Amino acid sequence: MKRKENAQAYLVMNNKKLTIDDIALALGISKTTVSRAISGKGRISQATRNKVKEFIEINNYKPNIIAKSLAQSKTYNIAVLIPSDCNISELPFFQNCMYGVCEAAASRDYDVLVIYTSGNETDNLERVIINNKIDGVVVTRTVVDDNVVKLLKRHNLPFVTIGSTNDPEVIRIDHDHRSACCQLTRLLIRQGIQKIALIGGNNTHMVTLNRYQGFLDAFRLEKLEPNKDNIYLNVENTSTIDDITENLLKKDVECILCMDDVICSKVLYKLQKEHVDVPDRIKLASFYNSMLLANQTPSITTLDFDVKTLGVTSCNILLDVINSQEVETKTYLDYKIFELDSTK
Amino acid sequence: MKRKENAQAYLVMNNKKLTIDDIALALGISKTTVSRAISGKGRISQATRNKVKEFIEINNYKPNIIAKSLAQSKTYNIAVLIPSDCNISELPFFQNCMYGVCEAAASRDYDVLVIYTSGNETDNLERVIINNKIDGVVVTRTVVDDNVVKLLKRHNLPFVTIGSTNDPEVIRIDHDHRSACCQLTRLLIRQGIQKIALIGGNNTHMVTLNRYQGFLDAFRLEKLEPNKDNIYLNVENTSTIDDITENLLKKDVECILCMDDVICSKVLYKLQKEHVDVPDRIKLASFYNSMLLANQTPSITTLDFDVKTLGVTSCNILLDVINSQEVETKTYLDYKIFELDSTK
DNA sequence: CTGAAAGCGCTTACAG
DNA sequence: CTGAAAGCGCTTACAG
Repeated sequence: MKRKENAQAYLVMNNKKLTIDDIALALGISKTTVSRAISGKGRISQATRNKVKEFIEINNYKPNIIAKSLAQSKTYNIAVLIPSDCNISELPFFQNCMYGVCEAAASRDYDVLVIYTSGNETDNLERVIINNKIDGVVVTRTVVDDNVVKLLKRHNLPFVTIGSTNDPEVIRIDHDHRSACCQLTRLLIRQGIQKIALIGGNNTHMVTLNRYQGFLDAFRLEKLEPNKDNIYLNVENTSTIDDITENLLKKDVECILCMDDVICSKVLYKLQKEHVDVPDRIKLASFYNSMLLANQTPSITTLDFDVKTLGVTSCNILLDVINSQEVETKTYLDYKIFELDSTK
Repeated sequence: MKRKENAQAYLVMNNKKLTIDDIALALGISKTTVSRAISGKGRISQATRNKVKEFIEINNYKPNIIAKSLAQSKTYNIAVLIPSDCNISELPFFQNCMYGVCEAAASRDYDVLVIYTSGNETDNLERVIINNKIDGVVVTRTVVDDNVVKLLKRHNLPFVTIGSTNDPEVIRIDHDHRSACCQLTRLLIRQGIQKIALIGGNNTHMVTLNRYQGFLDAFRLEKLEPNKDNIYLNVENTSTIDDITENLLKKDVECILCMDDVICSKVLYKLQKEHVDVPDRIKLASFYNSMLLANQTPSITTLDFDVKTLGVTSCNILLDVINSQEVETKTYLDYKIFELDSTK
């Protein structure tokens, strides 16, 4: 009873933010003890712990993270890296990743710094590292021979990558794009579709290469040869896609596989413009589902990855690394195949 | 010469991060002086300042921002708020804003925390405020009767909004959507187009209301009455847009004005599907240009706003506020009108 | 122009 | 189980 009154009194006479010293003073104990009660580290009696917890509750005490940071050499911040050279179509992926990362971070009382990097431009990241503002990094895209990965290793900072790397030490979280694309391709082949074309994006991105490998795997496993002339990588703009689509129509390809929804929606747009019926005249499928193709007629066969969960998982694994827990080097998340009208 | 040798020697014998104490010791001066040389605050001789600067340069000293934060009660972080309920089509806007904010922040040695909020869910923001992790906030969307704005005022934290608010005290940076939409509408009216339909999004967003007002202004200034039956707000999904488009065709509307590119591209998609010619049969224009409509045939008449610059400007103004400089309460940025094939 | 000292609000050996 | 004290790496009155 007495205690509660003190607490209230304290609150009234002081309008600044409460510190650990204030609590110690009000409760007649040392600040060491208060600190222990809060952190749970070291021996402390249940009674005093409760006393402190109660006071904190009543007075709505919040520790100053900055002071904690300085004392512990931790920041309780992580960074999420967004490629500054990503095009508008890739945005939803990174946005969803980031959303997942932020959610997971918040629930563990970490905050998230956004940093834009591109292959050669890593200054922003380096500045933040040198300024000691982060405890770890989520890399949302990996490229071949990744500068960012090198930088992070050099600075010895915990990090995880979304997407594969050639470096086996790197902790990575991903969907198994290779096996997913292999599966989808096999599914089509087994329907009797053999003249399949492939259109993909930037081939310095690991994910593009993985999807491509999966495509090849499928043919190998089905003991077939893909027609290399119908494989187009590094396709980034609309007019190129239009040309490719026209060519593929002339060549009487049976199905166009697109590495992502943006390519797919552009192909679809072109086909509709030319009044080419999908799936009767030509079939169409996408290796990545971003909701861009939702509500489309015909409904498009596609692989579905839960990108937000990818972000959540990556963040959780990173925080485990930061807090010196054992983690798996490689984590693959589940995916789904939506077999819909466009390949029927 | 001697000094440089010491500097080098120092570097060799110590592999931990340099502190201000190390510099003071190495240079035989007090750390107060070192601090002053770095910050430029207080009197200090040019000679000692140079000495310190040189040492810092050679040894690549970087101050510990966390310690600085604690001493100054500053964090050198700002937050950028992203609506967690924004749909895929609004992403490019927020992403570009954020990109601009990050760029401006980095160039002034601030970092950017991403925080997702929605109208009622402001917990994430509150947590960060209470944890003292930010010096200010960029609000990237304002809604009617904004909870976020209230929260920020209550906590007395510097902030700016991108987009208007009803609160005249709030510092805001924006394009003048009202006048922009008014101009574009008048342009059409003066071409003799009078039966104009309007399709817009969420009408709790200030930007939607502003654009709508601009549309009305145009008619008022041209001494005409808009047909209220052809005005659709709160339109968010594809099938609704399809229905509306069909209706408008039946009603022989001359032009459809869309509040943003996503709506516009859906309308266009529907029109193409129905083989309705633009601009011969019906004209089409958009109030916002996100590159989504780039490379479209016909080219679409639209308003063009430089969103990244909006982010840069907002961040700079916020940082000015944080550093107690005078700023304008209201900043309007320029925009462009692209009058293209879709309204010819 | 320069320095000794206190302070920012925590944590953490060390001693009891 | 608890506390006094030093420390994290800066800044900033205050005194000279």
